[in-house]
Amino acid sequence: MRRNNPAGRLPEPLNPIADDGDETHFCRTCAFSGACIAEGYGKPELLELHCLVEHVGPFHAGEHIFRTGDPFRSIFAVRAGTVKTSMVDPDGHEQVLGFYLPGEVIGLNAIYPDQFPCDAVALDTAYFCRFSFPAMSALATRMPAVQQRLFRLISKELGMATLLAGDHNADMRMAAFLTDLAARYEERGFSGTRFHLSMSRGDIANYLRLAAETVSRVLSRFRQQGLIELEGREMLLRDPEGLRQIGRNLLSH
Amino acid sequence: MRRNNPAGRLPEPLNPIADDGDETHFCRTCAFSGACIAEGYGKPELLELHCLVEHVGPFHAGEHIFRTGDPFRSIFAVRAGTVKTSMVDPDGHEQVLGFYLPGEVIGLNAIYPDQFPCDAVALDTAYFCRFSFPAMSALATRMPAVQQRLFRLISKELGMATLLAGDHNADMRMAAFLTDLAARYEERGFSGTRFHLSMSRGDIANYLRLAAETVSRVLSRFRQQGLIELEGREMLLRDPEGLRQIGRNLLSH
DNA sequence: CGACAGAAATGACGTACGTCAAGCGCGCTT
DNA sequence: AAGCGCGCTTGACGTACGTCATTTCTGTCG
Repeated sequence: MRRNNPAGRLPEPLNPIADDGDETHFCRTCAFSGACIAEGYGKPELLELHCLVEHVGPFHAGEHIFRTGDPFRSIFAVRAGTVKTSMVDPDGHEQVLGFYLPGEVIGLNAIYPDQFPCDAVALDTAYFCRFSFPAMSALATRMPAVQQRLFRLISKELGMATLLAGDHNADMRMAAFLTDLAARYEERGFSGTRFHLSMSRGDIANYLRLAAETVSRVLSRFRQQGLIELEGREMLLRDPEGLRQIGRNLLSH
Repeated sequence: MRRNNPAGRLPEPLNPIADDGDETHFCRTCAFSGACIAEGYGKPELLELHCLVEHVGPFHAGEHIFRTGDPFRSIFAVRAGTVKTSMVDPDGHEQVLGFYLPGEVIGLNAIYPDQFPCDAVALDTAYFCRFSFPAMSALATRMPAVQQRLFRLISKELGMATLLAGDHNADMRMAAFLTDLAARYEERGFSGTRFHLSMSRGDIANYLRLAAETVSRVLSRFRQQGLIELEGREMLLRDPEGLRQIGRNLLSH
Protein backbone atom coordinates (compact mmCIF):
# COMPACT_ATOMS: atom_id res chain seq x y z
CA MET A 1 0.00 0.00 0.00
CA ARG A 2 2.90 2.35 0.50
CA ARG A 3 3.44 2.43 -3.24
CA ASN A 4 -0.06 3.73 -3.95
CA ASN A 5 -0.66 7.42 -4.10
CA PRO A 6 -1.89 8.76 -0.81
CA ALA A 7 -5.50 9.95 -1.05
CA GLY A 8 -5.80 13.43 -2.52
CA ARG A 9 -2.43 13.33 -4.26
CA LEU A 10 -2.12 13.43 -8.00
CA PRO A 11 0.26 10.98 -9.65
CA GLU A 12 3.45 12.39 -11.11
CA PRO A 13 3.10 13.38 -14.76
CA LEU A 14 5.74 12.47 -17.29
CA ASN A 15 8.34 15.13 -17.81
CA PRO A 16 7.80 16.50 -21.32
CA ILE A 17 10.86 15.93 -23.45
CA ALA A 18 11.15 15.92 -27.21
CA ASP A 19 14.80 15.07 -27.46
CA ASP A 20 14.87 12.19 -29.88
CA GLY A 21 16.71 13.79 -32.78
CA ASP A 22 20.12 12.85 -34.11
CA GLU A 23 22.46 14.02 -36.86
CA THR A 24 20.15 13.06 -39.69
CA HIS A 25 16.66 13.15 -38.17
CA PHE A 26 14.72 15.91 -36.51
CA CYS A 27 13.14 15.41 -33.14
CA ARG A 28 9.78 13.74 -33.64
CA THR A 29 7.87 16.69 -32.22
CA CYS A 30 9.91 19.46 -33.83
CA ALA A 31 8.01 22.24 -35.58
CA PHE A 32 10.25 21.73 -38.61
CA SER A 33 9.79 18.01 -38.95
CA GLY A 34 6.69 18.66 -41.04
CA ALA A 35 8.80 20.43 -43.63
CA CYS A 36 11.06 17.41 -43.84
CA ILE A 37 8.23 14.99 -44.29
CA ALA A 38 6.79 17.17 -47.04
CA GLU A 39 10.08 17.24 -48.89
CA GLY A 40 11.16 13.66 -48.24
CA TYR A 41 13.84 13.08 -45.68
CA GLY A 42 16.53 12.13 -48.16
CA LYS A 43 17.05 15.50 -49.81
CA PRO A 44 20.54 16.92 -49.55
CA GLU A 45 19.11 20.30 -48.58
CA LEU A 46 17.67 18.82 -45.41
CA LEU A 47 21.07 17.53 -44.46
CA GLU A 48 22.19 21.11 -44.83
CA LEU A 49 19.44 22.19 -42.47
CA HIS A 50 20.81 19.70 -39.99
CA CYS A 51 24.26 21.13 -40.42
CA LEU A 52 23.06 24.59 -39.53
CA VAL A 53 21.41 23.37 -36.35
CA GLU A 54 23.32 23.76 -33.14
CA HIS A 55 22.20 21.99 -29.99
CA VAL A 56 22.37 24.34 -27.01
CA GLY A 57 21.62 23.90 -23.35
CA PRO A 58 21.02 23.08 -20.66
CA PHE A 59 19.59 26.37 -19.46
CA HIS A 60 18.39 26.26 -15.88
CA ALA A 61 15.25 27.83 -14.45
CA GLY A 62 15.57 31.60 -14.55
CA GLU A 63 18.38 31.71 -17.13
CA HIS A 64 17.97 33.82 -20.26
CA ILE A 65 18.06 32.27 -23.73
CA PHE A 66 18.10 35.77 -25.20
CA ARG A 67 17.42 39.28 -23.99
CA THR A 68 15.60 42.31 -25.37
CA GLY A 69 17.83 44.14 -27.82
CA ASP A 70 20.08 41.19 -28.62
CA PRO A 71 20.81 41.16 -32.35
CA PHE A 72 18.59 38.72 -34.18
CA ARG A 73 20.61 35.91 -35.67
CA SER A 74 18.83 32.70 -34.74
CA ILE A 75 15.51 31.16 -33.92
CA PHE A 76 15.25 28.42 -31.31
CA ALA A 77 13.22 25.23 -31.23
CA VAL A 78 12.56 23.94 -27.73
CA ARG A 79 13.86 20.39 -27.33
CA ALA A 80 13.05 19.97 -23.66
CA GLY A 81 11.74 22.19 -20.88
CA THR A 82 9.54 25.27 -20.96
CA VAL A 83 10.23 28.91 -21.82
CA LYS A 84 8.42 32.14 -21.17
CA THR A 85 8.93 35.25 -23.27
CA SER A 86 8.26 38.70 -21.86
CA MET A 87 8.75 42.39 -22.50
CA VAL A 88 9.21 45.14 -19.97
CA ASP A 89 7.45 48.40 -20.77
CA PRO A 90 9.02 51.84 -20.19
CA ASP A 91 7.57 51.89 -16.66
CA GLY A 92 9.35 48.66 -15.82
CA HIS A 93 6.25 46.45 -15.79
CA GLU A 94 6.77 42.95 -17.09
CA GLN A 95 4.45 41.63 -19.80
CA VAL A 96 4.46 37.89 -20.40
CA LEU A 97 3.98 37.23 -24.12
CA GLY A 98 3.86 33.46 -24.22
CA PHE A 99 4.91 30.07 -22.95
CA TYR A 100 6.69 27.60 -25.21
CA LEU A 101 6.66 23.82 -24.93
CA PRO A 102 8.94 21.18 -26.46
CA GLY A 103 8.67 21.25 -30.24
CA GLU A 104 7.71 24.92 -30.41
CA VAL A 105 9.75 27.78 -31.83
CA ILE A 106 10.79 31.05 -30.20
CA GLY A 107 12.31 34.16 -31.72
CA LEU A 108 10.06 34.66 -34.73
CA ASN A 109 8.87 38.05 -33.52
CA ALA A 110 12.45 39.33 -33.86
CA ILE A 111 12.44 39.20 -37.67
CA TYR A 112 10.86 42.56 -38.21
CA PRO A 113 12.78 44.72 -35.78
CA ASP A 114 15.88 42.59 -36.54
CA GLN A 115 16.57 42.34 -32.84
CA PHE A 116 14.82 40.45 -30.09
CA PRO A 117 11.89 42.54 -28.85
CA CYS A 118 11.53 40.45 -25.70
CA ASP A 119 13.37 38.32 -23.16
CA ALA A 120 13.21 34.54 -23.20
CA VAL A 121 13.66 32.82 -19.86
CA ALA A 122 13.78 29.11 -19.04
CA LEU A 123 11.10 28.08 -16.53
CA ASP A 124 12.79 24.75 -15.88
CA THR A 125 15.83 22.97 -17.29
CA ALA A 126 15.64 23.51 -21.04
CA TYR A 127 17.47 22.45 -24.19
CA PHE A 128 17.22 23.93 -27.66
CA CYS A 129 18.05 23.58 -31.29
CA ARG A 130 19.44 26.84 -32.55
CA PHE A 131 18.87 27.60 -36.25
CA SER A 132 20.82 30.38 -37.90
CA PHE A 133 18.14 32.57 -39.41
CA PRO A 134 20.11 33.89 -42.39
CA ALA A 135 21.06 30.30 -43.28
CA MET A 136 17.49 29.20 -42.78
CA SER A 137 16.03 31.88 -44.99
CA ALA A 138 18.63 31.10 -47.63
CA LEU A 139 17.53 27.49 -47.44
CA ALA A 140 13.91 28.60 -47.61
CA THR A 141 14.80 30.26 -50.88
CA ARG A 142 15.63 26.86 -52.35
CA MET A 143 13.04 24.80 -50.51
CA PRO A 144 9.46 25.98 -50.77
CA ALA A 145 8.35 23.69 -47.95
CA VAL A 146 10.76 25.35 -45.53
CA GLN A 147 9.59 28.79 -46.60
CA GLN A 148 5.99 27.69 -46.24
CA ARG A 149 6.76 26.33 -42.79
CA LEU A 150 8.25 29.62 -41.69
CA PHE A 151 5.36 31.67 -43.04
CA ARG A 152 2.92 29.42 -41.27
CA LEU A 153 4.77 29.46 -37.97
CA ILE A 154 4.80 33.25 -37.90
CA SER A 155 1.23 33.52 -39.06
CA LYS A 156 0.14 31.05 -36.39
CA GLU A 157 1.84 33.12 -33.72
CA LEU A 158 -0.01 36.13 -35.06
CA GLY A 159 -3.29 34.27 -34.62
CA MET A 160 -2.45 33.48 -30.99
CA ALA A 161 -1.59 37.07 -30.16
CA THR A 162 -4.82 38.24 -31.74
CA LEU A 163 -6.94 35.96 -29.61
CA LEU A 164 -5.31 37.14 -26.42
CA ALA A 165 -6.04 40.72 -27.39
CA GLY A 166 -9.80 40.28 -27.14
CA ASP A 167 -11.69 41.49 -24.08
CA HIS A 168 -12.88 38.46 -22.21
CA ASN A 169 -13.60 37.82 -18.57
CA ALA A 170 -11.28 35.99 -16.23
CA ASP A 171 -13.09 32.63 -16.48
CA MET A 172 -12.95 32.59 -20.26
CA ARG A 173 -9.30 33.53 -20.35
CA MET A 174 -8.33 30.89 -17.83
CA ALA A 175 -10.40 28.14 -19.46
CA ALA A 176 -8.98 28.99 -22.87
CA PHE A 177 -5.46 29.01 -21.47
CA LEU A 178 -5.84 25.54 -19.99
CA THR A 179 -7.53 24.16 -23.10
CA ASP A 180 -4.83 25.58 -25.34
CA LEU A 181 -2.06 24.23 -23.15
CA ALA A 182 -3.69 20.81 -23.10
CA ALA A 183 -4.08 20.78 -26.89
CA ARG A 184 -0.45 21.73 -27.38
CA TYR A 185 0.77 19.00 -25.03
CA GLU A 186 -1.41 16.47 -26.76
CA GLU A 187 -0.26 17.60 -30.21
CA ARG A 188 3.29 16.82 -29.16
CA GLY A 189 2.44 13.39 -27.82
CA PHE A 190 2.14 14.20 -24.10
CA SER A 191 -0.94 13.84 -21.94
CA GLY A 192 -3.58 16.40 -22.76
CA THR A 193 -5.36 16.05 -19.43
CA ARG A 194 -2.58 15.75 -16.89
CA PHE A 195 0.40 18.03 -16.90
CA HIS A 196 2.72 20.14 -14.83
CA LEU A 197 2.37 23.93 -14.88
CA SER A 198 5.96 25.06 -15.19
CA MET A 199 5.00 28.67 -14.68
CA SER A 200 3.99 30.44 -11.46
CA ARG A 201 0.49 31.76 -10.85
CA GLY A 202 1.99 35.21 -11.21
CA ASP A 203 3.26 34.40 -14.70
CA ILE A 204 -0.09 32.95 -15.73
CA ALA A 205 -1.83 36.03 -14.38
CA ASN A 206 0.51 38.34 -16.21
CA TYR A 207 0.09 36.39 -19.45
CA LEU A 208 -3.70 36.53 -19.16
CA ARG A 209 -3.63 40.19 -18.10
CA LEU A 210 -5.18 39.44 -14.72
CA ALA A 211 -4.02 39.86 -11.13
CA ALA A 212 -2.41 36.84 -9.51
CA GLU A 213 -5.19 36.86 -6.91
CA THR A 214 -7.80 36.61 -9.65
CA VAL A 215 -6.02 33.58 -11.11
CA SER A 216 -6.07 31.92 -7.70
CA ARG A 217 -9.75 32.61 -7.25
CA VAL A 218 -10.71 31.37 -10.72
CA LEU A 219 -8.71 28.18 -10.25
CA SER A 220 -10.34 27.61 -6.86
CA ARG A 221 -13.74 28.08 -8.42
CA PHE A 222 -12.93 25.69 -11.29
CA ARG A 223 -11.87 23.15 -8.68
CA GLN A 224 -15.11 23.56 -6.72
CA GLN A 225 -17.07 23.13 -9.92
CA GLY A 226 -15.28 19.88 -10.64
CA LEU A 227 -13.68 21.19 -13.83
CA ILE A 228 -10.13 20.54 -12.66
CA GLU A 229 -8.07 18.93 -9.95
CA LEU A 230 -5.08 20.93 -8.93
CA GLU A 231 -2.39 20.41 -6.35
CA GLY A 232 0.35 22.94 -6.40
CA ARG A 233 1.34 22.95 -10.03
CA GLU A 234 0.07 19.47 -10.93
CA MET A 235 -2.96 19.90 -13.12
CA LEU A 236 -5.61 17.36 -14.00
CA LEU A 237 -8.40 18.39 -16.36
CA ARG A 238 -11.52 16.59 -15.16
CA ASP A 239 -13.88 18.16 -17.67
CA PRO A 240 -11.90 19.29 -20.73
CA GLU A 241 -15.09 19.73 -22.75
CA GLY A 242 -16.57 21.97 -20.07
CA LEU A 243 -13.44 24.10 -20.08
CA ARG A 244 -13.45 24.29 -23.86
CA GLN A 245 -17.04 25.53 -23.74
CA ILE A 246 -16.22 28.26 -21.24
CA GLY A 247 -13.28 29.40 -23.32
CA ARG A 248 -14.75 28.79 -26.76
CA ASN A 249 -14.81 32.44 -27.78
CA LEU A 250 -11.06 32.53 -27.42
CA LEU A 251 -10.31 29.25 -29.15
CA SER A 252 -9.97 28.99 -32.89
CA HIS A 253 -10.56 25.22 -33.17
CA MET B 1 -14.27 86.42 -45.72
CA ARG B 2 -16.72 83.80 -46.87
CA ARG B 3 -13.80 81.71 -48.12
CA ASN B 4 -12.13 81.51 -44.73
CA ASN B 5 -13.05 78.73 -42.39
CA PRO B 6 -15.72 79.78 -39.96
CA ALA B 7 -14.41 80.03 -36.42
CA GLY B 8 -14.23 76.66 -34.70
CA ARG B 9 -14.18 74.64 -37.94
CA LEU B 10 -11.20 72.58 -38.94
CA PRO B 11 -9.92 72.85 -42.49
CA GLU B 12 -10.53 69.89 -44.78
CA PRO B 13 -7.69 67.37 -44.71
CA LEU B 14 -6.34 65.88 -47.92
CA ASN B 15 -7.92 62.63 -48.89
CA PRO B 16 -5.23 59.94 -48.46
CA ILE B 17 -4.53 58.25 -51.78
CA ALA B 18 -1.50 56.27 -52.80
CA ASP B 19 -2.49 55.51 -56.33
CA ASP B 20 0.51 56.51 -58.33
CA GLY B 21 1.62 53.15 -59.68
CA ASP B 22 1.65 52.02 -63.27
CA GLU B 23 2.57 48.88 -65.22
CA THR B 24 6.23 49.01 -64.35
CA HIS B 25 6.37 50.92 -61.07
CA PHE B 26 4.81 50.28 -57.71
CA CYS B 27 2.82 52.94 -55.95
CA ARG B 28 5.21 55.17 -54.08
CA THR B 29 3.82 54.25 -50.70
CA CYS B 30 3.34 50.53 -51.35
CA ALA B 31 4.62 48.11 -48.73
CA PHE B 32 6.39 46.19 -51.47
CA SER B 33 8.17 49.12 -53.04
CA GLY B 34 11.00 48.62 -50.56
CA ALA B 35 11.68 45.17 -51.96
CA CYS B 36 11.94 46.66 -55.42
CA ILE B 37 14.33 49.35 -54.40
CA ALA B 38 16.49 46.76 -52.68
CA GLU B 39 16.65 44.61 -55.77
CA GLY B 40 16.91 47.38 -58.33
CA TYR B 41 13.87 48.21 -60.35
CA GLY B 42 15.14 46.77 -63.58
CA LYS B 43 15.13 43.09 -62.67
CA PRO B 44 12.94 40.88 -64.82
CA GLU B 45 11.53 39.21 -61.71
CA LEU B 46 10.00 42.48 -60.61
CA LEU B 47 8.21 42.78 -63.91
CA GLU B 48 6.82 39.36 -63.09
CA LEU B 49 5.61 40.68 -59.77
CA HIS B 50 3.83 43.42 -61.64
CA CYS B 51 2.25 40.86 -63.90
CA LEU B 52 0.78 38.99 -60.97
CA VAL B 53 -0.75 42.14 -59.54
CA GLU B 54 -4.37 42.79 -60.29
CA HIS B 55 -5.93 46.16 -59.59
CA VAL B 56 -9.32 45.78 -57.94
CA GLY B 57 -11.95 48.20 -56.76
CA PRO B 58 -13.66 50.45 -56.12
CA PHE B 59 -15.20 48.97 -53.01
CA HIS B 60 -17.67 51.28 -51.32
CA ALA B 61 -18.12 51.88 -47.59
CA GLY B 62 -19.47 48.73 -45.99
CA GLU B 63 -18.52 46.35 -48.81
CA HIS B 64 -16.46 43.26 -48.06
CA ILE B 65 -13.07 42.69 -49.62
CA PHE B 66 -13.05 39.17 -48.19
CA ARG B 67 -15.01 37.24 -45.59
CA THR B 68 -14.15 34.80 -42.82
CA GLY B 69 -13.67 31.34 -44.27
CA ASP B 70 -12.91 32.47 -47.83
CA PRO B 71 -10.09 30.34 -49.22
CA PHE B 72 -6.76 32.11 -48.98
CA ARG B 73 -5.37 32.88 -52.40
CA SER B 74 -4.29 36.50 -52.35
CA ILE B 75 -3.06 39.30 -50.18
CA PHE B 76 -4.17 42.88 -50.79
CA ALA B 77 -2.27 46.14 -50.69
CA VAL B 78 -4.47 49.17 -50.07
CA ARG B 79 -4.10 51.71 -52.88
CA ALA B 80 -6.69 54.17 -51.63
CA GLY B 81 -9.25 54.31 -48.85
CA THR B 82 -9.34 52.60 -45.46
CA VAL B 83 -10.19 49.07 -44.37
CA LYS B 84 -11.11 47.48 -41.09
CA THR B 85 -10.66 43.80 -40.39
CA SER B 86 -12.77 42.02 -37.80
CA MET B 87 -13.73 38.60 -36.48
CA VAL B 88 -17.03 37.56 -34.95
CA ASP B 89 -16.75 35.20 -32.02
CA PRO B 90 -19.07 32.21 -31.48
CA ASP B 91 -21.44 34.45 -29.51
CA GLY B 92 -21.77 36.81 -32.45
CA HIS B 93 -19.72 39.66 -30.96
CA GLU B 94 -17.63 41.59 -33.42
CA GLN B 95 -13.92 42.08 -32.71
CA VAL B 96 -12.13 44.73 -34.72
CA LEU B 97 -8.58 43.54 -35.44
CA GLY B 98 -7.13 46.49 -37.24
CA PHE B 99 -7.43 49.45 -39.59
CA TYR B 100 -5.41 49.63 -42.79
CA LEU B 101 -4.32 52.74 -44.63
CA PRO B 102 -3.08 53.25 -48.17
CA GLY B 103 0.19 51.40 -48.70
CA GLU B 104 -0.56 48.75 -46.07
CA VAL B 105 -1.21 45.06 -46.63
CA ILE B 106 -4.16 42.93 -45.51
CA GLY B 107 -4.62 39.17 -45.51
CA LEU B 108 -1.32 38.05 -43.99
CA ASN B 109 -3.01 36.41 -41.03
CA ALA B 110 -4.67 33.96 -43.45
CA ILE B 111 -1.45 32.16 -44.30
CA TYR B 112 -1.50 29.77 -41.42
CA PRO B 113 -5.09 28.63 -41.42
CA ASP B 114 -5.01 28.85 -45.24
CA GLN B 115 -8.32 30.66 -45.19
CA PHE B 116 -9.22 34.15 -44.10
CA PRO B 117 -9.77 34.18 -40.33
CA CYS B 118 -11.53 37.55 -40.45
CA ASP B 119 -13.67 39.86 -42.53
CA ALA B 120 -12.25 42.88 -44.32
CA VAL B 121 -14.65 45.78 -44.87
CA ALA B 122 -14.08 49.05 -46.68
CA LEU B 123 -14.70 52.08 -44.45
CA ASP B 124 -14.79 54.44 -47.41
CA THR B 125 -14.26 54.07 -51.14
CA ALA B 126 -11.24 51.82 -51.47
CA TYR B 127 -8.98 50.41 -54.20
CA PHE B 128 -6.47 47.58 -53.94
CA CYS B 129 -3.66 45.73 -55.59
CA ARG B 130 -4.34 42.02 -55.36
CA PHE B 131 -1.27 39.74 -55.26
CA SER B 132 -1.69 36.03 -55.83
CA PHE B 133 -0.04 34.50 -52.78
CA PRO B 134 1.16 31.25 -54.39
CA ALA B 135 2.77 33.28 -57.17
CA MET B 136 4.23 35.66 -54.66
CA SER B 137 5.77 32.96 -52.53
CA ALA B 138 7.14 31.30 -55.65
CA LEU B 139 8.71 34.63 -56.52
CA ALA B 140 9.99 34.95 -52.97
CA THR B 141 11.79 31.69 -53.56
CA ARG B 142 13.84 33.33 -56.28
CA MET B 143 14.09 36.79 -54.77
CA PRO B 144 15.43 36.98 -51.24
CA ALA B 145 14.34 40.60 -50.88
CA VAL B 146 10.72 39.68 -51.54
CA GLN B 147 10.89 36.83 -49.05
CA GLN B 148 12.48 39.15 -46.53
CA ARG B 149 9.76 41.71 -47.11
CA LEU B 150 7.05 39.14 -46.50
CA PHE B 151 8.68 37.86 -43.32
CA ARG B 152 9.01 41.38 -42.04
CA LEU B 153 5.45 42.37 -42.89
CA ILE B 154 4.04 39.41 -40.98
CA SER B 155 6.44 39.85 -38.10
CA LYS B 156 5.51 43.54 -37.88
CA GLU B 157 1.83 42.67 -37.71
CA LEU B 158 2.69 40.27 -34.92
CA GLY B 159 4.35 43.10 -33.03
CA MET B 160 1.24 45.27 -33.37
CA ALA B 161 -1.08 42.55 -32.10
CA THR B 162 1.20 41.98 -29.13
CA LEU B 163 1.08 45.61 -28.07
CA LEU B 164 -2.69 45.71 -28.16
CA ALA B 165 -2.82 42.65 -25.95
CA GLY B 166 -1.31 44.44 -22.95
CA ASP B 167 -3.52 45.71 -20.15
CA HIS B 168 -3.55 49.45 -20.28
CA ASN B 169 -6.09 52.05 -19.26
CA ALA B 170 -8.38 53.86 -21.64
CA ASP B 171 -6.25 57.02 -21.87
CA MET B 172 -3.12 55.09 -22.79
CA ARG B 173 -4.90 53.01 -25.40
CA MET B 174 -6.49 56.05 -27.02
CA ALA B 175 -3.31 58.12 -27.00
CA ALA B 176 -1.34 55.23 -28.46
CA PHE B 177 -3.98 54.67 -31.11
CA LEU B 178 -3.85 58.28 -32.25
CA THR B 179 -0.06 58.40 -32.17
CA ASP B 180 0.21 55.21 -34.18
CA LEU B 181 -2.31 56.40 -36.75
CA ALA B 182 -0.48 59.70 -37.08
CA ALA B 183 2.86 57.94 -37.55
CA ARG B 184 1.45 55.67 -40.23
CA TYR B 185 -0.09 58.57 -42.14
CA GLU B 186 3.16 60.46 -41.93
CA GLU B 187 5.17 57.43 -43.05
CA ARG B 188 3.08 57.30 -46.21
CA GLY B 189 3.51 60.98 -46.93
CA PHE B 190 0.26 62.35 -45.51
CA SER B 191 -0.15 64.81 -42.67
CA GLY B 192 0.74 63.30 -39.33
CA THR B 193 -1.17 65.89 -37.33
CA ARG B 194 -4.37 66.44 -39.28
CA PHE B 195 -6.41 63.58 -40.65
CA HIS B 196 -9.86 62.16 -41.11
CA LEU B 197 -10.99 59.27 -38.90
CA SER B 198 -12.64 56.94 -41.40
CA MET B 199 -13.93 54.69 -38.65
CA SER B 200 -16.80 55.30 -36.25
CA ARG B 201 -16.31 55.79 -32.51
CA GLY B 202 -17.83 52.36 -32.10
CA ASP B 203 -15.16 50.78 -34.30
CA ILE B 204 -12.41 52.60 -32.44
CA ALA B 205 -13.89 51.45 -29.15
CA ASN B 206 -14.14 47.88 -30.32
CA TYR B 207 -10.58 47.93 -31.62
CA LEU B 208 -9.28 49.32 -28.32
CA ARG B 209 -11.47 46.93 -26.31
CA LEU B 210 -13.39 49.78 -24.69
CA ALA B 211 -17.03 50.85 -24.71
CA ALA B 212 -18.02 53.49 -27.26
CA GLU B 213 -19.03 55.77 -24.38
CA THR B 214 -15.57 55.50 -22.90
CA VAL B 215 -14.02 56.52 -26.20
CA SER B 216 -16.29 59.56 -26.32
CA ARG B 217 -15.37 60.53 -22.79
CA VAL B 218 -11.64 60.11 -23.32
CA LEU B 219 -11.73 62.16 -26.51
CA SER B 220 -13.70 64.90 -24.73
CA ARG B 221 -11.14 64.92 -21.97
CA PHE B 222 -8.23 65.07 -24.44
CA ARG B 223 -9.96 68.02 -26.07
CA GLN B 224 -10.41 69.84 -22.76
CA GLN B 225 -6.76 69.23 -21.99
CA GLY B 226 -5.76 70.80 -25.28
CA LEU B 227 -4.20 67.61 -26.62
CA ILE B 228 -6.43 67.45 -29.67
CA GLU B 229 -9.00 69.37 -31.66
CA LEU B 230 -11.82 67.26 -32.96
CA GLU B 231 -14.91 68.05 -34.95
CA GLY B 232 -16.91 65.05 -35.98
CA ARG B 233 -14.28 62.85 -37.53
CA GLU B 234 -11.79 65.57 -38.42
CA MET B 235 -8.83 65.20 -36.09
CA LEU B 236 -6.09 67.69 -35.34
CA LEU B 237 -3.32 66.66 -32.97
CA ARG B 238 -2.39 69.79 -31.01
CA ASP B 239 0.15 68.10 -28.78
CA PRO B 240 1.48 64.96 -30.49
CA GLU B 241 4.34 64.73 -28.03
CA GLY B 242 1.95 64.82 -25.07
CA LEU B 243 -0.09 62.03 -26.63
CA ARG B 244 3.01 59.97 -27.30
CA GLN B 245 3.98 60.33 -23.63
CA ILE B 246 0.58 59.15 -22.43
CA GLY B 247 0.70 56.16 -24.75
CA ARG B 248 4.41 55.44 -24.52
CA ASN B 249 4.01 52.05 -22.85
CA LEU B 250 2.11 50.83 -25.88
CA LEU B 251 4.41 52.29 -28.51
CA SER B 252 7.50 50.50 -29.66
CA HIS B 253 9.32 53.51 -31.11
C1' DC C 1 -37.64 72.95 -45.17
C1' DG C 2 -38.84 69.71 -41.73
C1' DA C 3 -38.72 64.78 -40.36
C1' DC C 4 -36.24 61.09 -39.37
C1' DA C 5 -32.29 57.77 -38.26
C1' DG C 6 -27.93 56.85 -36.83
C1' DA C 7 -23.77 58.63 -34.53
C1' DA C 8 -21.95 60.90 -30.72
C1' DA C 9 -21.94 63.11 -26.11
C1' DT C 10 -23.16 63.21 -21.37
C1' DG C 11 -24.93 61.63 -16.92
C1' DA C 12 -26.31 58.03 -13.31
C1' DC C 13 -25.37 53.71 -11.68
C1' DG C 14 -23.57 48.77 -11.41
C1' DT C 15 -19.84 45.37 -11.39
C1' DA C 16 -15.73 42.61 -12.50
C1' DC C 17 -11.51 42.78 -11.34
C1' DG C 18 -7.48 45.19 -9.09
C1' DT C 19 -5.35 46.47 -4.71
C1' DC C 20 -4.32 45.87 -0.01
C1' DA C 21 -3.71 42.96 3.80
C1' DA C 22 -3.51 38.80 6.52
C1' DG C 23 -2.73 33.93 6.91
C1' DC C 24 -1.07 29.41 5.32
C1' DG C 25 1.88 25.79 3.43
C1' DC C 26 6.09 24.20 1.43
C1' DG C 27 10.87 23.98 0.44
C1' DC C 28 15.50 26.01 1.66
C1' DT C 29 19.25 26.84 4.62
C1' DT C 30 21.79 26.39 8.89
C1' DA D 1 14.28 20.57 13.83
C1' DA D 2 13.81 25.33 13.85
C1' DG D 3 13.73 29.56 11.14
C1' DC D 4 13.08 31.98 7.13
C1' DG D 5 11.26 33.35 2.57
C1' DC D 6 8.37 32.88 -1.12
C1' DG D 7 4.43 31.33 -3.63
C1' DC D 8 -0.28 30.70 -3.05
C1' DT D 9 -4.89 31.42 -1.09
C1' DT D 10 -8.62 33.98 0.83
C1' DG D 11 -11.16 38.03 2.43
C1' DA D 12 -12.39 43.13 2.51
C1' DC D 13 -12.63 47.09 -0.07
C1' DG D 14 -11.89 50.52 -3.95
C1' DT D 15 -12.17 51.93 -8.75
C1' DA D 16 -11.99 52.12 -13.76
C1' DC D 17 -14.76 51.07 -16.97
C1' DG D 18 -19.16 48.92 -18.74
C1' DT D 19 -24.19 49.35 -19.05
C1' DC D 20 -28.31 51.81 -19.36
C1' DA D 21 -30.81 55.93 -20.36
C1' DT D 22 -31.38 60.56 -22.17
C1' DT D 23 -30.14 64.29 -24.96
C1' DT D 24 -27.82 66.50 -28.76
C1' DC D 25 -25.83 66.61 -33.11
C1' DT D 26 -25.26 65.36 -38.12
C1' DG D 27 -26.41 63.93 -42.43
C1' DT D 28 -30.12 62.10 -45.58
C1' DC D 29 -34.43 61.89 -47.88
C1' DG D 30 -38.91 63.07 -48.91
